[in-house]
Amino acid sequence: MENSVFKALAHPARRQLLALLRKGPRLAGDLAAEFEASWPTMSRHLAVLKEAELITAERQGNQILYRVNTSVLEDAATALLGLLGRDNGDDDLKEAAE
Amino acid sequence: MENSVFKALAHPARRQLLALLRKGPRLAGDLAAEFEASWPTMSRHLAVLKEAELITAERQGNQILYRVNTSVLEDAATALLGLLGRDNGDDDLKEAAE
DNA sequence: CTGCTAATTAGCAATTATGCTAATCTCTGG
DNA sequence: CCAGAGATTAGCATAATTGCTAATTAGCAG
Repeated sequence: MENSVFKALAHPARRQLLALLRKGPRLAGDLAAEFEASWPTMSRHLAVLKEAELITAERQGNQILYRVNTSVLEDAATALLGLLGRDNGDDDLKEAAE
Repeated sequence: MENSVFKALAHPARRQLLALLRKGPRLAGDLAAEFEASWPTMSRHLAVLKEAELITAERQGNQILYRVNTSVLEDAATALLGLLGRDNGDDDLKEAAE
C-alpha cells in the first residue's frame, strides 16, 4: 500500500539506499559496506524497502542484487505533487482538472 | 530538516490533513472535525506537520488557521524525483498549471 | 473576575521502529 | 559431506510514535 511506501521513505538510511541504487543495481553487501550500521541492520532496511516494493531483489548465485522499482517511487512523488494541487508533468499522467 | 518532513509524511492522517489544506487554509477545529480521532490527537498531528514546516499556523482571535507551506512540500517531492534520477526541471515551476 | 469556546500540552499505556549480536539459511567449491 | 562467503532471520533491549483522557492555556464576552 501507499502508506508502507511513505513509512519506508521516513528513514534517512533507506532514502540513501535508494539514492545509491538510483545509479544502478547493486549487491546487498556492496550496499551495506557504504554504511556505518551493521550488515544485519542494513539488511533489514533493504527488507523494509522491498516490503514497500520500492526495490526488487534478485539472486545472483551467492549474492543478491537489488534494484529500484522506479514506478513505485514515481507514484510516491506523484502523490506528493498531488498534495500540492499541481500537475506532475509526467508523461503518462493526465489530469482531469478543469 | 528534510528528515522530519518525510517522517511527518509517514502517517496517513497527516497526509490527509495536507490534502485538505491543499484546497485552502482551514481552522484547526474544522480540520479535526473531519477525522475519527480525538481532537487532541489531531492537534498533535498538526504539531508534527508544523514542526516539519509543512504547514504554518496563524492565530485568528480565538482560533488557529493552518495553511500548507508549499515550498517545503515541493522540496520533498523534488527530493523523491531526485531519487529517480530524472530531472524535474522545477527551477521555475512556471509551467502553466492547467 | 467568571464563564465559555478553541486549541494545545501533560501524562499514560500500548504499539511500532531501530539496531545490535547470535543463529540460521543459501549457494559455491572441494 | 564439510567449510566458507554472502545474506537474512531471531531475539532482545531501547527509543520513538500513536492515541487516549485529563489538565491547561489563550482569547472573547459579559
